[in-house]
Amino acid sequence: MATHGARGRSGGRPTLEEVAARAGVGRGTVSRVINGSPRVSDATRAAVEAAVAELGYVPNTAARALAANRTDAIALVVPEPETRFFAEPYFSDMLRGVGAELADTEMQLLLIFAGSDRERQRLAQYLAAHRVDGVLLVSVHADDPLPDLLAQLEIPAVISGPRSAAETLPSVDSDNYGGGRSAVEHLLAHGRTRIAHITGRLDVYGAQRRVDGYRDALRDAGYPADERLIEPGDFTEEGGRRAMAELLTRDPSLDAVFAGSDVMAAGARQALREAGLRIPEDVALVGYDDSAIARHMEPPLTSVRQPIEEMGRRMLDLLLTEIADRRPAVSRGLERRQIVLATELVARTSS
Amino acid sequence: MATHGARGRSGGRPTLEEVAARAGVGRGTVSRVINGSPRVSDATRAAVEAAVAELGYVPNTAARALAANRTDAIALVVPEPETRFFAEPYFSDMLRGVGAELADTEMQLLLIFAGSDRERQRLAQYLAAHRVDGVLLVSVHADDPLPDLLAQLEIPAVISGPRSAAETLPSVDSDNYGGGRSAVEHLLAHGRTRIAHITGRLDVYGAQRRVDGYRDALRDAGYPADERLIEPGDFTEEGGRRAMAELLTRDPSLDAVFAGSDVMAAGARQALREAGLRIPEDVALVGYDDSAIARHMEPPLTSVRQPIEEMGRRMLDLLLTEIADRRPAVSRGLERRQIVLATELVARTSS
DNA sequence: ATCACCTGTGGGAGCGCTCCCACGGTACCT
DNA sequence: AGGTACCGTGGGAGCGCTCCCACAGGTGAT
Repeated sequence: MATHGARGRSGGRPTLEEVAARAGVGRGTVSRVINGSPRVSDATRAAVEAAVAELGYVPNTAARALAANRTDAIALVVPEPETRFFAEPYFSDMLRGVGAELADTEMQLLLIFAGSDRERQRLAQYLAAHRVDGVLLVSVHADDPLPDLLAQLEIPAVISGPRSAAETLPSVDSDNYGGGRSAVEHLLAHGRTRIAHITGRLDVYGAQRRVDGYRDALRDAGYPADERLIEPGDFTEEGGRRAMAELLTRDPSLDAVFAGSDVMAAGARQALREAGLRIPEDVALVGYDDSAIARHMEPPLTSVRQPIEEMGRRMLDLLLTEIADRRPAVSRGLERRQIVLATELVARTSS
Repeated sequence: MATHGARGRSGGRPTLEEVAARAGVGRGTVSRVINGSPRVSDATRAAVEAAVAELGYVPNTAARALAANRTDAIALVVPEPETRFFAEPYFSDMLRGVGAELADTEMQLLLIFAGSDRERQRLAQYLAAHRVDGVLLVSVHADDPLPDLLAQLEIPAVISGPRSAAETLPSVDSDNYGGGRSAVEHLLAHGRTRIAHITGRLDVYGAQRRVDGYRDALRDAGYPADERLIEPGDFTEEGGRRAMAELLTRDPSLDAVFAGSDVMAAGARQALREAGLRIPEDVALVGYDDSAIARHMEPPLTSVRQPIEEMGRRMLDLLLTEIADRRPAVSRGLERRQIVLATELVARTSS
């Protein structure tokens, strides 16, 4: 009932202390209620909650972060320039999955691009300052130093595609090998035998695995892979166009193309058109990702679907587990930290 | 030289205190160096900088935020669902402008979507917790409660398009009225007189202004506007298609269309094609934004260019000024807080 | 020589939390 | 009766900074 009761010194946001005074309890108790600790009696809890509501109390994140040494924020790091982020449905789908899963949480998501050297510099600084509790790393190339930096700083991280078969970080991926196989098997089943492949960037492990699937499927069907039918792309539309043009001049007898992404398939389609070839009559076309592009292409594109949104969700799950595990020095579980999800071929009219 | 000299208690990140000890100065002095205060002698500064480098010191953001009551972060709030964000080049261009300008700063940018009620709920909570120093508000509709919430919480904010002629918040906009005029004048100059208009969402002030420009340009040329040639769209491609189809059934004699955005122009183009009409022979088409879509359309789309990236940059400038002004109770400058940038018609083959 | 006034510096106080130890109370054993 | 155990609770200490006051020493006016 002293002067410092009611609303605290004018204007300012109410503090824990003020809520405690209002509810007639101690600071510790309010903290327990705020953080959902079970060791509070129902009556006390109710009183505190009432005080919180009356005062419009909102915890001060900075104070909490300082005292508890956590930020309640995680970062989605895209080691690509912004333009590619927006051009590539893969990223936005992933973001959607992560965002959806995060909505149930108190966590905040930060989107960070690290395409240029300058941006990477900033990112390193940012991570060194421990401004996030964990990192989701999307689309990492083989020689990227980021994972090591994270390990060194002891920041929990999950990677979207392992960098190699020996990946040490927790990861979520789709079955790229199986996806590559299924694309080729589908084309073979439709009577195509001269099947070309436009690969993704080969410093991305998943792209390599798709090539492996492609090769093995052909070999198993008795068509030893013809290296001249494999042309590297870079996941961009222009790269796909260029690769397709190259393939056509190199071997005009091809009757099908498996592109390592829908975006590249769109580029390939353009090159095929320019060459006066019909899809699928002259050349069958299969993409990868089953993004919106595939559905809207003309003709609609057969594509290998990966559950990108689900991958995002699973990544977040893994990361939250990592973070939680690290907090008390609890038994680091030995569960699977490398998740692989199945792909599925979606047949449309381009093949 | 005491035991607590060197690296602090094993492992943990070094603190200000440790840097001070290492450099043989006081805490305050290190703080001054870190924050670039001029009231430090060159020798001392050098000593501190050396200590910082040796220890690999990085300031603790949480502690700083708590003590100084600022976060060094701002939010770019998009009151739309994620999907629209990715579908609309406007947003990514804006983001690019802001990001570019921000690179010179220590500030962190957060991207926040507030399309669904749930997301808005979270956002309100987030803002109430004062987790950002300021907010960039993009694409606000007339009845949006967000600006008022921000005002109430006394959080500096800048809006991308004023909500009305009486907007109180600082804002950056392009000259929508002039842009609308120039589109129509261009079409008139090319001999078109039955000019239809597909508007943007009319609860967006800028869209209204484009309509005003359209009307006035026609009137000034002696063609009193025919309300039947004005059809509301919603900034989406499908909306543009639908509006165009509607216009065509209503008045098949039209010979030109001014669409309130490139995305809607793309939809209109589709409807025109379906109706067997040629662009520009039968119907001339003009868009708005001059986004990548315009350049890639077939035929390339004449469009009213707005300098979106620059708008982003200017918004950030304004916001940073707002934030700086609010810190010490300095003379709140009376400079212009409503910036309007010129548009420019980019003529291509669609008109 | 005195005073006023700078400049550069050290360090106390305090930001609003969480963590944890201590304490009174009740319940159940021996 | 005393002992042990476990609730629910209060509040001290401390997280790593910034802010600001105090102070030493130098400079120039009086």
